[in-house]
Amino acid sequence: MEKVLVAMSGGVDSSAAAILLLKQGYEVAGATMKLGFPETDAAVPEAKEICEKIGIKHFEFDFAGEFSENVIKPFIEEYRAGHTPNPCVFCNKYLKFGAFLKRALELGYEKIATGHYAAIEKDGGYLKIRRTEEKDQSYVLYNLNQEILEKLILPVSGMSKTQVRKICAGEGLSVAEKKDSQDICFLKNRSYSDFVGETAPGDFVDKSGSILGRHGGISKYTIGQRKGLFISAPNPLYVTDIIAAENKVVLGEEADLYTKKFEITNFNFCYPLKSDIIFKVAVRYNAKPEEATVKICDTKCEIEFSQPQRAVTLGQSAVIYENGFLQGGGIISRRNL
RNA sequence: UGGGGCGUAGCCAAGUGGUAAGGCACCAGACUUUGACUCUGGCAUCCCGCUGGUUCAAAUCCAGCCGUCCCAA
Repeated sequence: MEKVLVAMSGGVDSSAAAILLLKQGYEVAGATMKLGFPETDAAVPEAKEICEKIGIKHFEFDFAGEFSENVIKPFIEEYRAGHTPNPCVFCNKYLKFGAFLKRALELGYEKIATGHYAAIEKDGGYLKIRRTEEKDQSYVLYNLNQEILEKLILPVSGMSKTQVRKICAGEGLSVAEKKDSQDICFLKNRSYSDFVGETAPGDFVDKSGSILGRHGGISKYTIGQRKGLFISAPNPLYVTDIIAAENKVVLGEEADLYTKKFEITNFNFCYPLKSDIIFKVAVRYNAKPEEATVKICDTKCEIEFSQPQRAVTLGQSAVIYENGFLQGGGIISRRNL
């Protein structure tokens, strides 16, 4: 009987994952990461209670230091640099599939499981993550590799949220009704500026450099943003660029948001990259993957869309799919090449 | 202090006698492990610079005033 440790967040998905594994006959235990914030650590007692109800052991891992170093710190630095980071990507890379996995193995577990919506399949000799139709979170999993995939189970793969809720309801868990989490976990009751701090106000300019108004600090904007600019114009204005060096935020029209070619760094491929084929690339969570070519150049990787895509944003992850499988991804580091 | 134009919600702006379009901004909700995008809804409490007049009825016509812009001196 394989021993599996489920990363429990106190939410519906990971709870259902644990229940499913139990039913499949695994020896299951749950563990929750303490990340050092009241908002995140509220999950610990919640997950513990769920584990008690379904009759499995529960561990508590104190990863506040790792979280602060690998998630919070880059989050702050990126925002202050005028980029838009996705902390979930780092949390998965360094915490769930880093520190958590390591600890699980140390405790004698052979595998770990999470409540991510994505499927693991064997294809062409490699373990691959396939996009799932109902709901898909493969976007945040691009930093996985073969070694990790061998030790990972994603039990809710291919299910709908409704099905997952029913599984929890079937065990009489009140978490079945719990609302989906939305914001970044550590920001539940706080504002961005509590973490990032205030960045200096500066000018909103148009693409020719004319001043359109004042912005409240570059950390408050992301490419493609329309809301919160407080500027009235004949047509909606969007943030088209953030020039950190000049503390300027460039505004333009919808049509100015499209980018064809960009560059990623810190990339990872879950399995070896095939060459000279057309991939599909998503540049934001929930963005539809679109046709593109991918070319590795040393420590960087150039991605060129067949058709320009909206709001390619520094700091966000570009995630590459090959034939429905998650090939890999990286952090967008240059745009409008 | 001669001539002309304009004054409609935070901004822009339709509407020239029949009882206030639209866009932007903003707000709310939906969606969403990124305060983004998107979608849906709301948004001038008899109100159209002010005051008075004409009319069954005016933001729309008339008069005066105030404000503002342009031209000429």
